[in-house]
Amino acid sequence: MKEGPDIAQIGALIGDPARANMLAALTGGRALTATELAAAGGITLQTASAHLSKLETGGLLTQRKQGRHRYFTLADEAVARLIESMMGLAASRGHLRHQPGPKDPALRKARICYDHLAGDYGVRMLDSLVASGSIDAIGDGLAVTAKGESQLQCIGIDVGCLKSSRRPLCRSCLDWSERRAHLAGSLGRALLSNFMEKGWARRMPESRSVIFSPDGERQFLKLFPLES
Amino acid sequence: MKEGPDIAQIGALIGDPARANMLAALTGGRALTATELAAAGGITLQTASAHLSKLETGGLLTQRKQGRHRYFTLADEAVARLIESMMGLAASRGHLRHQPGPKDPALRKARICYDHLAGDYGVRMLDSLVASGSIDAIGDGLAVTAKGESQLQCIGIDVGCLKSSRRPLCRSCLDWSERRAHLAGSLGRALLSNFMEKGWARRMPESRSVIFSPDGERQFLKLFPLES
DNA sequence: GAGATGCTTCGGTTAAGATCGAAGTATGAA
DNA sequence: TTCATACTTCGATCTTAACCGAAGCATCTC
Repeated sequence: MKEGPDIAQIGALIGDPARANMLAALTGGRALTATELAAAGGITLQTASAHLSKLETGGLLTQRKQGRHRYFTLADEAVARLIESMMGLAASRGHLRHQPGPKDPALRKARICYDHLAGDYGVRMLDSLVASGSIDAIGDGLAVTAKGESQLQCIGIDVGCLKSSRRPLCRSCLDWSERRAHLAGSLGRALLSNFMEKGWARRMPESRSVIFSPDGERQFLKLFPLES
Repeated sequence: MKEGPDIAQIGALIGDPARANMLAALTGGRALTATELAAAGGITLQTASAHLSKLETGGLLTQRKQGRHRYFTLADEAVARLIESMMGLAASRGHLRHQPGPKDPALRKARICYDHLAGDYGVRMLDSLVASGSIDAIGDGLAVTAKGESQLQCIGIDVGCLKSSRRPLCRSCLDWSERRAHLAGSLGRALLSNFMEKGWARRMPESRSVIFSPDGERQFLKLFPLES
């Protein structure tokens, strides 16, 4: 019965709590140093170093030396998707790491998922884009319509330019807190960075939370209204 | 940094080689007894029993007593999808459990993926359905067209009936051997069982391989032609 | 150069858990 | 009732690997 690829290796890599915490931290999309990841994993630097080299040879991480720092990132979007989908499964089975604390509501409201917006606001944005006819949805598949392309142009996003990249434009990503889809892909990334450039939202340091300014929140809710 | 669901638990469950083998065996879709799973994992019955109860309390498996047998199945399709996507990632990182053996080509040609057809033939079938306009594809999303509905009726599949179930009709599932999508969901299941009822194909015991009869293969290839 | 910072390697300890033998429980067959 | 089969529980062993202290290497600052 030795058939197919070896999932145990990958499972074991994710299966250690310290490594899982480091991977979850990297799901925030930022490149982090070994020292930062050691803190995220709650372990000393030596131990983290060993873990990181395992994760790298396992193909889940890539590193990039910059001066005396060593920055780690998830190897690619496929890894990020796997982590997120495991979070979804874990949440649905009730494997929670923590009792809902004060930080939790902010995280459920809006957070970074690799490089795009997730949480209540992420789900709302996609719902609104679909309802307004800017994005076509068939099952899990998403595509920008001609109408959507021109509307996104108004916000300041050049869809034609995004299309030329190798990365998929739209992708649906399952939200572990909302258990519904939000928008990933290069468009998801472009939208979030657009909000941050405009000063509508900013990232919290040391966390995946995304905080909207009062005015930014107003604009966002107006731009992406909900059907009632 | 204690945010979100605990992926380490699930990772650790999959991370043990014996458990991973048992889960992979269950990806074949059949309900298996503890004894069969012990063989699949290459361990004794006592050890398997301990593993199985862990997998069950972890929410990855469900069991059903029948006489003095105890049948185990993957808890739901979400688990099956996670396993398959981990296989995809593992394959793309070169984590292979075995040197390509004689059984391998058959497995790459056609195999069971939970309850639908995967491998070269599975990918071909979806490609052909899309090319003929029976299925619309946007990104990863799939939907049966009106034309497709009537064509499937001719084969003997009642799409309207499938639609009424809670399970999604079409879903794309990433093939680890082909690295392209094949058709899952209730329609994927219905198609495979249709082929088996007609005697076109049958399952190999103890394996995920699907073997086509000479005539069945001819019919299948005619029904799902490739663009050239 | 001297010193500080970021990270890796080495060595030894320790804890977790995978494993199996043996014995116990439940179900079915004779 | 008696025996066989399917599985679980208990107890003990043993391997794996996570962990940290200490020392070493590389890079930057001064």
